[in-house]
Amino acid sequence: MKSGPDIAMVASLVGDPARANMLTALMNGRALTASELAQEAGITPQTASSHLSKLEAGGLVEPEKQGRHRYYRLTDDDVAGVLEGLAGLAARTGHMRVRTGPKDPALRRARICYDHLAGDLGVQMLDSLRQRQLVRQRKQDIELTTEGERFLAKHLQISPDMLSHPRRPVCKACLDWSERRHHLAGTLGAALMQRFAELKWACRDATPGSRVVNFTRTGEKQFAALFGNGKD
Amino acid sequence: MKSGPDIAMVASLVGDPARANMLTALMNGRALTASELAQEAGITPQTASSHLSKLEAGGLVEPEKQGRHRYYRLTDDDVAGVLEGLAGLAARTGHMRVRTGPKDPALRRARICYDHLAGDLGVQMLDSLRQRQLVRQRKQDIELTTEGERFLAKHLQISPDMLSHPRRPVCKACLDWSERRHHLAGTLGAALMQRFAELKWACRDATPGSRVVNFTRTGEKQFAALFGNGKD
DNA sequence: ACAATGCTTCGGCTACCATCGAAGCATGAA
DNA sequence: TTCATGCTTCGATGGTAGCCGAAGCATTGT
Repeated sequence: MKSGPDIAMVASLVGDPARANMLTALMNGRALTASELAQEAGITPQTASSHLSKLEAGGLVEPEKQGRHRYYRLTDDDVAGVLEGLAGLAARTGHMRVRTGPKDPALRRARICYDHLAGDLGVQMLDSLRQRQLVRQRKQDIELTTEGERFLAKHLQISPDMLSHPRRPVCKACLDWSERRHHLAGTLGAALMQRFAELKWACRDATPGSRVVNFTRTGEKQFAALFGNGKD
Repeated sequence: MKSGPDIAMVASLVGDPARANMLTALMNGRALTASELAQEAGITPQTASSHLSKLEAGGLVEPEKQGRHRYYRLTDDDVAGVLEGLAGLAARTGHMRVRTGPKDPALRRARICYDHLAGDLGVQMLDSLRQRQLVRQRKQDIELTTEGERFLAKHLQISPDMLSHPRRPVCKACLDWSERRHHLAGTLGAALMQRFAELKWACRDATPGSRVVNFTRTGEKQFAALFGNGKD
């Protein structure tokens, strides 16, 4: 009869409310952990896990393992485009979506991720390093270039021997929680954050449990001078 | 929490295999009857009816009543676009579709629809009449213009009084089975077909039960001269 | 008038699948 | 090592929706 490019199969994936909520939560191109997606969909983690497996098998999402977390993102913008189209059709006979409000702005701006800088400024820093060829990134792997080593020694007094560690890479791409793009982890990420603190450019927030990193006025300027993208 | 433009709702409509088969069958922009769609999907008419109601409620298809038939078409090309996109996503992890073979070519070319001409030539004729302003069509309603009346009288010896009937319109748009576009029905459609037979341009096929209309060599030329679109 | 065709509605059956509890791995922290 | 966290797998349950038989309208044809 007819075999078909199983349009029904992929459509049924989106057709489940829980999965649809997950997918729309991923529509901004960022990545979310399995737990976060479960919360978005209002289901338990084990149910979400089942759904995510199916979405992955259907090629709609791609996982990225990060420590004990598992981040999921849409496979590419083709998927986003189809979802956008479906939303357009749905909007004809339904109502519009209302997004939840933003979280703590300071936390999104700059915070500690384990021992390195995360948030808007963290992502910005890695962007700057990449753009100026101070690091070379191939997929998940990042390595420091010789120009990068010179740059660190000259401006931040960080020497390569300070960065060596038995079981930890110097550079590592870490998926940013708020920006959902990579920032710099590894011993270099930790060393940079430590240096920022030593230079009184920034320090962790006083309130216990907080992950916020407060930059000083001069610290912000110095940081922008080294890693600015021109917008700050 | 989140209301959403129920993307899941419309996706679940496409997500059912039976409905997906119907929708893909409608992808060429033509219209199909409920029974035909049922056969396409391999389900009974009553099941198809249920599916078509849902698709209509979801705004994916639109019905057009035609006698005791009910033709369905995709609402617009936005719907087709989304289906196309879904097919694209599905093609990544699936196999391609194989279409069923064509039917009797003569039947598609020219046939009787009740008492008027249908098929490729029938659609072509209405196209020609519309294009030359001999009829005016607004949605389903068609009316003969004064130029049209002159044209009929001059070339085919059809006068307006031959076309009046107590309970039947002069012109009517009739959805074509093979072309899935409108051809001309009504008393004018019947009168034209009758005239074609009288002029020995065409006659119904001899085999009983056949709806094929055979055009003579000269008849085809005359017809093309009056209603040709330049391609024949 | 009656019959035939096309489609819909109704009722019940069945199968699938989303959901969650509990247990099992894996990773990271102490 | 031991504990905690994040996620997955397993098993069982329940609700939902597709499906068809039978009957009911609507339209057309005789």
